[in-house]
Amino acid sequence: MEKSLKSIAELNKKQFSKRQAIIKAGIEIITEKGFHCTKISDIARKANVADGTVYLYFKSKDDLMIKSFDYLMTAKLQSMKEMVRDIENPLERLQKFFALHVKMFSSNPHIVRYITIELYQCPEFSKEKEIRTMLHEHFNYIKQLYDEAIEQKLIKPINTKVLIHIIIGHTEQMLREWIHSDRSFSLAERAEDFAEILRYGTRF
Amino acid sequence: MEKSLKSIAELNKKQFSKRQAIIKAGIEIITEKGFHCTKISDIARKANVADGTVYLYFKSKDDLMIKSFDYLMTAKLQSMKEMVRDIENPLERLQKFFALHVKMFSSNPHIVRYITIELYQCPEFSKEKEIRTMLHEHFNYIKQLYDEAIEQKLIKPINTKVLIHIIIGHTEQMLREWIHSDRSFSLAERAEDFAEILRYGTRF
Amino acid sequence: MEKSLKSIAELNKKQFSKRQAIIKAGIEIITEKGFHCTKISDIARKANVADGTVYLYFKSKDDLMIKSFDYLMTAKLQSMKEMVRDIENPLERLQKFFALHVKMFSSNPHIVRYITIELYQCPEFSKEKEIRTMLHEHFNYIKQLYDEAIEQKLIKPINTKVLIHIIIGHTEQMLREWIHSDRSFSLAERAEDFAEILRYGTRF
Amino acid sequence: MEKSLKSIAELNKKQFSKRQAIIKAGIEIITEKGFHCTKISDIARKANVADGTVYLYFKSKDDLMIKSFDYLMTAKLQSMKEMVRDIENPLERLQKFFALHVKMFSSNPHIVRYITIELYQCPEFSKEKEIRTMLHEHFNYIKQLYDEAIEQKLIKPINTKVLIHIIIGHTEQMLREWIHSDRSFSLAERAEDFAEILRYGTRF
DNA sequence: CATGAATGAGACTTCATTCAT
DNA sequence: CATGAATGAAGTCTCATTCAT
Repeated sequence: MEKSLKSIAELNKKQFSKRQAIIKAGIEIITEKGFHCTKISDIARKANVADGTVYLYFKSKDDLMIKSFDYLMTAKLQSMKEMVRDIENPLERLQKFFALHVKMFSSNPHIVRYITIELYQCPEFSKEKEIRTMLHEHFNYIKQLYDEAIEQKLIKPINTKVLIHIIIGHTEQMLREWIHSDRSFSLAERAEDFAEILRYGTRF
Repeated sequence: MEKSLKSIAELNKKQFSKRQAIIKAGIEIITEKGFHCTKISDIARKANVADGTVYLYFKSKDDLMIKSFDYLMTAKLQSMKEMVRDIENPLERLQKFFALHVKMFSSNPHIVRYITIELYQCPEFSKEKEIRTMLHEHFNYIKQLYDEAIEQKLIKPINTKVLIHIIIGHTEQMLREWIHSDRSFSLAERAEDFAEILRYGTRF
Repeated sequence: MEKSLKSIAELNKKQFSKRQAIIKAGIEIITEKGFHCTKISDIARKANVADGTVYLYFKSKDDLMIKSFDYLMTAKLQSMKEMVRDIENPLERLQKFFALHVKMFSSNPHIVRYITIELYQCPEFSKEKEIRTMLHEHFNYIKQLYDEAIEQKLIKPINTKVLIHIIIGHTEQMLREWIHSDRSFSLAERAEDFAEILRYGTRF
Repeated sequence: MEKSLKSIAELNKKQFSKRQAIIKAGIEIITEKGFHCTKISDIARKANVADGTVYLYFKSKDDLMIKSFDYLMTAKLQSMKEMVRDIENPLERLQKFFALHVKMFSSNPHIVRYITIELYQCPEFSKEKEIRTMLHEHFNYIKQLYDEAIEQKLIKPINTKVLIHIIIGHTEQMLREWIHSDRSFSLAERAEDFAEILRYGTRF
């Protein structure tokens, strides 16, 4: 009995780790070579599984893409939200949230390319309501923080969509150069310069 | 003699229009379906030519992509630079230059997807020095304007790399959303909001 | 354990036989229709595999050609050399070697066309040093036997290159006619007539 | 009237020279690159005509191949036969005939590759009775000379088929090596060595 | 006759997906 | 569950041939 339970646990763990290995391998290679230039066999090899195994966990390449995104984002976004939940002042909350983003993107540079480019290469993605919604909600959360700050007159009344685009966009560009230049500069420093411009640009 | 001249003219016109038809069809379909999901036969059909004809005008699918981009951009960028050449004040020049960008992007929405996504799907692109250079030079031109403005103490001494990343990044994000949302908002308005943040963020 | 071993054996056998089936089909059709007129799908159909399967075993059509040649020749040439190794008298060794050639060519009439024509149709062939070397070495071996015989004054001092060309050339012509005439005559008989002419033509 | 005649003459000359230019260009390029790697447009360019023009003079690429062969051979073979017609002794006639062959091949190295390889790449060739017949007749002529020599007891009674195969075969091999080695040896010398072996091999 | 732009059939090759083991 | 050999649909590109000028 005990043995059987243990086996199941191990099995689950194995399954879990195999699924996860595939997702991680997928993210890494797709980010590097692009969705269409990434072959299932590349992913399988990197994940140390057989090609066919990929199809035990995912319906298709598209499905893997979408599930990978989910894996990348959902937990992280959620935890970030929770980490700033108790900060009262919306501007401070924003600043913290913002710092968490920089940290997350820095330690997961893949995400940016995933969100901004690769996801759109996956034919199934556009039909996949869930993910579009998830992204939308996340951006909306930042927007809400800004809206709140505006309401409390902590910053000027500004189109918060613009703010979102500035933040995401700058982050992407910065990371892209960072990667291409082999991490030749300090992300934190740049982020600080950026934050200052934004602070001045949005205060009364 | 007259006939001969006419023939040549007609011939050129025909050739020109066929090449152009292929480029236009290519841009349209690639913009809609993405580089990898666009088949040469799709383009050929839309351009009303045989598949093989595409290869009379372009070495490969990649080549068509790159040439299309050139067709979209080169002349436009050049003419924009010339239009602001005579504005003395670098900040004003910058402002005008930005406005021109917004106008251009608004009337050539295809360009956006090309720059921000599709170009990066084309395997040959990364090897194609010319285009990368063209884009790089263009961004550098903006950087120079800022450097000049800093020198003339019109704005704060700011890491202009950060500025470039903000501008490029925001533009890309804005345009991407614009495309994805089926042009549901005014680029000019957004650009104005953006410019204001930047103005405040960089002034003394 | 036993089962596992058996499985591996079966797997190898299957793989082996599939690869071999493709090579055999390739040789047969290429020999019949020529390298350029032979389509991969022809070969695949004859080998009872899908078109794509060919590419699991060979990098390209060129590669199949070169590997086929290797399959046809390497082992055979080696074993023939070994079979005559212990014959002291070079003329006798030559005679035996010679007889082995006739036998080999007779039972593998494809080889001749491969060596003399098809190989030169394969664009990759000229780059493939190994094979050119192998052929060269083989011809050189015959040449050496003759040189030895000449040195021992068993035959007249004759340009051994000429001898090689006579042997190879006659064999090819004979086999060509043999094939075209549906094997209407005895190879052994012809070979004997040929050997006699050669014997008389080269003795003191 | 005179003018008209002249025009027609010129026209004919032009036509003639154009057809001939195409044939010559074809032979040159096919010999160099092989039948299948030679494109009609290559030939047209070298012949200074438009692609379409080739089809005014030849039904197809195959047809050009066959007609080229005809152009290369017919006249030459005929004239060679005539040059030995008056030699009474069949063995001497044979010797002279051989010498003429060597001379012809030496001054028309393209012919060799044409006869031995390229012709067999042309799908239409095998159906083309004429040419096969021509070659066959030519070889038969040699066979007749030998038969005559045997009848006159100038040489041993030997299977003349074997002789033909030796001659054709050796010639082909020799020429093939000659071509592949960039004509690095003297054909006449080799031919002399060959003739001696044959002489000794066939005499009483 | 001459042109050469246009055609389109068909080749090679790739790779997501399946399925027998 | 896992494997990976096999599949075959589909895409890019070539080039002999045609035909309007």
